[in-house]
Amino acid sequence: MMKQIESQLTQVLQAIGVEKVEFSTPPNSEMGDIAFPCFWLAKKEGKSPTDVATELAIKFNDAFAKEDMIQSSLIKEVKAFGPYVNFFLDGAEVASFVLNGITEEGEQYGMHTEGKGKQVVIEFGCPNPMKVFHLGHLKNLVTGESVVRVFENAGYDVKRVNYQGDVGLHIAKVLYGLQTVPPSDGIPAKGGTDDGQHLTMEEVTEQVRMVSSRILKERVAFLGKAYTRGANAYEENKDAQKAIARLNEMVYERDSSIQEVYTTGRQWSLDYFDTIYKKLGSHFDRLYFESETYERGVELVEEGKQKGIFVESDGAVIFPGSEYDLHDRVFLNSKGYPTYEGKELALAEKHFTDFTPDQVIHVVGKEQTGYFQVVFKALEQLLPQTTGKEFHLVGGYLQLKGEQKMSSRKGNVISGDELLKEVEEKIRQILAERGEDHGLSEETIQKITGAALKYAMLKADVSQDVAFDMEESVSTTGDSGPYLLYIVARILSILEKAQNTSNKKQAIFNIQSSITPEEKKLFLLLATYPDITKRAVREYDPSHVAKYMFELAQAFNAFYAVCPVLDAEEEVKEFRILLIKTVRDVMTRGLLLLGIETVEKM
RNA sequence: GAGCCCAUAGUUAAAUGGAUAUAACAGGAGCCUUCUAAGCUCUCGUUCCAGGUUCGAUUCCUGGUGGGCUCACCA
Repeated sequence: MMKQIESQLTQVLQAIGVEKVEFSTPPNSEMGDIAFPCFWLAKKEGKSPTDVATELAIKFNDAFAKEDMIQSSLIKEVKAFGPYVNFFLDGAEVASFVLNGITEEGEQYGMHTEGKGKQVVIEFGCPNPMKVFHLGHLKNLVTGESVVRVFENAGYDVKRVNYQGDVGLHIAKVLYGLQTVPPSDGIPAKGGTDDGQHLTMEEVTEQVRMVSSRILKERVAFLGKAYTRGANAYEENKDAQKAIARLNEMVYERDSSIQEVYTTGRQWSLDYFDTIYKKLGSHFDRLYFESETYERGVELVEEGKQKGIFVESDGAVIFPGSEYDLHDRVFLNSKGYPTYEGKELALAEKHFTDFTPDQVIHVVGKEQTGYFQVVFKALEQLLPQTTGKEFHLVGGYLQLKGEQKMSSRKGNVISGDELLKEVEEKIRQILAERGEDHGLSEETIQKITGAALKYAMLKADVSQDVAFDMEESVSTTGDSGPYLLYIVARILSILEKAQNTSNKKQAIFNIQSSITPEEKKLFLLLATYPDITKRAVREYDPSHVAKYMFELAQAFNAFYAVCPVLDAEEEVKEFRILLIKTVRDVMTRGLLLLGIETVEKM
């Protein structure tokens, strides 16, 4: 929409002889609505930008006075400000231009077609079964979900995939941990287990069966504690290390003695992840598991070795990344088992056989940047069809403020569902403090919780680390998700009342010139929405949408404070109702791109 | 040691190489017989250091300093 406005100005500028036209926005509305910087022109003509701007403004105003060439009724005034020529737009004209434009596009407003006919596979989430779903996974899930929606909004056919590590050392550590049960766990163990006693796998199986009757949360906690014990043992004593290595091999070999424990524990985890996905409104088209990639991974590395892509080194098979200005990485360990790298090859192959992606986007933390560079390079050699299509979207960390780094080994993680719970408690507390009974439904509280959490995680640049303060980051005031929902709730409340008081006469809009600055600001902002969604997809960064939502919300509140809707004269009232309906629509759609659902009341 | 990333009010974050660096939170002062005060208005306060490129640098380059991450058989 902004583009249409700017193209009018472009025509006008071209009419008075300016060739290259680019616009910017003045720092405040008192200086104009759209600015034309004269730096480029000044350089070309060898004059100072200030002089050029002054001359251009005069030239323009002359033409304007003569009423030739000037077609645009949008322009009210043109002034030079230092090196800029600033355009002041006519509020009423902008209002009708923007409203008509948005109405015409309807639901399509802010959507794009650049992705039409293109497919992208977006990989996100990626928790490890049998381990905690921690804050990092939560942020990744929320980010990935939003990236998916931003791409869908641009017309792409998006496939959501989730790759989960259900084999490997961490699983072996859990199994080992299950064999060492401290009495404090309160789990009824067979045979009077003492602290640190080692159970046989049969006994573990027995125990798992007993735990099966417990609620999901406890079953998952049971696994989580086992992981912590196993991981600590792995670091602390060599015997444990050996035992864990052996268990790891048993996992890869699908050893029958561990099968029941393995498949049961894995399923508990997946069920638990599902509850989180559901709660946050995410879903996946395809769940990939390492257990389905490792065999093919070995084959691919072997094939690559034949072709000279991979080489042997110290008994392991590596990709010599150092030949490409990267670093070497092990794809097959000396025992012949594939590493994460080796499995990734098979995963990539699956992506390209299961789907026909034009791009595969891996939403993963920045600590894996080096890893992906090497793997992508190896893939180029091995599976040339992936060349240029694999993309690592670097997600920033979610770091707890003022605390040590979390580690599931140390068991000091705050899990995703714990955080969700925390936010929910806070929202209930605020409701209680207000002492008003809004009769908010459970669904509404869940939506507000989601909004607080998601917005906090999405408002910073996607690759930016977010320092997470339990008290502050998921706030419900100011620059927060609930603030945004509040705007929509306010609008809906007005609209509801308007319906009651309306005389149901079909209004004909004859927009008067009495547009307030607050209204004009809203229209100009509404006009930029499509540019925002375009930028978000271009930069793989939903934060642009988040920031825009906040800006729009602030502009609405400014309007709300000084422009009554219901008490306005009939014509103004109808006009303002149309305006706030448009704000509601853009807010609702924009928030949906962030995975945030609006509420009717709060 | 090498490579990559980061450094902006007290805090958390903005700013296609452009105007007076923008918000939120925290602090201070106000605003609810008026469409939802989860709000609004006012106020205090910021570009790590040293060079360079440029008419112009928070942004680009070089060198420091301080953090984070990665660098062979974990994922």
